[in-house]
Amino acid sequence: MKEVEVFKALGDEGRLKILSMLSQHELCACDIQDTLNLTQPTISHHMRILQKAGLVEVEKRGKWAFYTLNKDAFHGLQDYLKDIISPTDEENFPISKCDCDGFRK
Amino acid sequence: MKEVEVFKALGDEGRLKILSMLSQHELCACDIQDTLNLTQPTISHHMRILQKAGLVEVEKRGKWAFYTLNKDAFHGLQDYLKDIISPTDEENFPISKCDCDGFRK
DNA sequence: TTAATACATTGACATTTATCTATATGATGG
DNA sequence: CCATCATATAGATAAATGTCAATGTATTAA
Repeated sequence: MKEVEVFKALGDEGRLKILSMLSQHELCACDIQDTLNLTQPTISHHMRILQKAGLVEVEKRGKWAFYTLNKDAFHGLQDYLKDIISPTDEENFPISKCDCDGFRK
Repeated sequence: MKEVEVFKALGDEGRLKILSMLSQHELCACDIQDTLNLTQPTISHHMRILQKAGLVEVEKRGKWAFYTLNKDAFHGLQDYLKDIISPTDEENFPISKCDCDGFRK
């Protein structure tokens, strides 16, 4: 999982709304289009970005494309966030070019 | 917390690296500049975006600006992600304009 | 086979964003 | 005060992004 791609995919109001809708149950593209006020190509574009980020999966049945959340991707994201806020060791404390060290907490 | 702003702030490789550095301990801007290969104004720009998103906080001491993670913001994000992958009820099941209902799982 | 439906792709366009150089601000030390 | 250092701001520019209209593709229905 390329985290920065995932966060970019999450950085759009429409896509967040799509994910929130998918939170409930799978949906086809036309369901999404009805709710968001966007054209069909725009929805298609957003779904593609969400897929490439790994956040949703698609399954074609008949002429429809049904989208579902990929919950594993969300769990991966949660782990990533957890790592950021869980400090590890202090080994690689940076050496400053500037002489601010005495002012650190 | 405006989630879409937070995700936009996270959607940049450099800013993710900054957050990972801040994961260890507070840093002044020059520490960050030494590690990332970006000019000082660019670092300043990124720090501003991270602040506006609520992900980092700044404290000026002397002529330095010391940045720290705002862990609450990360916890809020984790909750947001958790809500997406924790389905609630099925009350608002969408009525499709298209007749794909029989094909849903 | 033909028409209609669902979705994808293409190409254009306006907006946003990341980056830089140049300059300003503000604190510190002589 | 004046020079220096750390950071912020302004302005310019190239690249990325969100959107739409037009068109293509594949599946279903008549």
